[in-house]
Amino acid sequence: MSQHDTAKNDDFDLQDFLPYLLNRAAEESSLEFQQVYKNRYGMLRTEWRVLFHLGNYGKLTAKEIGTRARIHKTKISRAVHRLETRRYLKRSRSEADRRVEELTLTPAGQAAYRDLCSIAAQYDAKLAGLFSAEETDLLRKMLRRLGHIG
Amino acid sequence: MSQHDTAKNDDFDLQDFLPYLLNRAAEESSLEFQQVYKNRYGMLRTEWRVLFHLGNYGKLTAKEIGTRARIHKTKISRAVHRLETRRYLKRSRSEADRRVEELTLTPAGQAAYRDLCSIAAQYDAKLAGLFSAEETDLLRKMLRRLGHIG
DNA sequence: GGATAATAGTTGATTTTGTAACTAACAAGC
DNA sequence: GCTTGTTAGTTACAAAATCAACTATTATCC
Repeated sequence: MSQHDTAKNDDFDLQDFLPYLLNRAAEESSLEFQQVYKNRYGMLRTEWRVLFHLGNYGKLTAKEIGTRARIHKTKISRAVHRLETRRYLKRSRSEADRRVEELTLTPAGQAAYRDLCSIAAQYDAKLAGLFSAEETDLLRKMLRRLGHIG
Repeated sequence: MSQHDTAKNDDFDLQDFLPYLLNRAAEESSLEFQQVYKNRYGMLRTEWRVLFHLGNYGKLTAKEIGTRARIHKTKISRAVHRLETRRYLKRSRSEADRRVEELTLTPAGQAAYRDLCSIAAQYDAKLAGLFSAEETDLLRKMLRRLGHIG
């Protein structure tokens, strides 16, 4: 059996494998926006996500952010620490349950959030512009389903 | 301005941000299949991708794999080393250009490739089954475009 | 109320990745 | 044929992700 016959195994092609396509599209689409929060605010992706959740939902605990965004608690813990060091958020022990920390953005954090949001919105529009409005709507719907969101 | 008003900034929601949706869907959809190549063959994602490309296209150089799959050469280098150590592939210096290494799968590598391919195909069918055939086709088309493939 | 289990979050050790500098081989210009 | 530049691939060091063990607090249950 030649190498080339092996290549024709099944009727399956990596180029069509959904997890592969999803990963490629995710990497590619994240790259450009990543430059913004990285260069402008020195943030990592997890930090941007934590910032976003706090900006979007207001006061949250680390646990809640982790559950909503499916981020592991150690990543959250380190992201919160860095965001706190850079004065983008502050934490305070909950009175009700002293294990819990309530996280909120500082004014600087809110400003960064607003700035990044507006850039994200622009960037999203640019990506969405590759397709018709109906197609983009369907894409988001399918991605939410695949990502178990909503 | 209250925390909650901040949340209503713009008409933009992270839940709809395409890079976020793409990343969530990519992570979620990769998880299950990842268990297979990880637990059954002790492979990392890059190794599975390298194996796949060699199985699918036959003899390739590290450079070619990197170009096709958009993987950085250091990642390829390490993946090739590990796959070689585990006897899934062998390399030989090109006669024509002695900088280049020609990579091919060993029989064990081909067996792993076939096994993983058939599981991948099944898994892909399962994901595709969430939607209609037309929807899935459109999804793949859009993802290829977003990932700059094809 | 005291032992046991569960939960929120942190820390440390190990693995994996990313960046930059490196070696070796080839190519081009003169 | 010898400098200069380019390309394939590796390696070293720093940054980040992962996993397991840890502290502190609360909940359960006898």
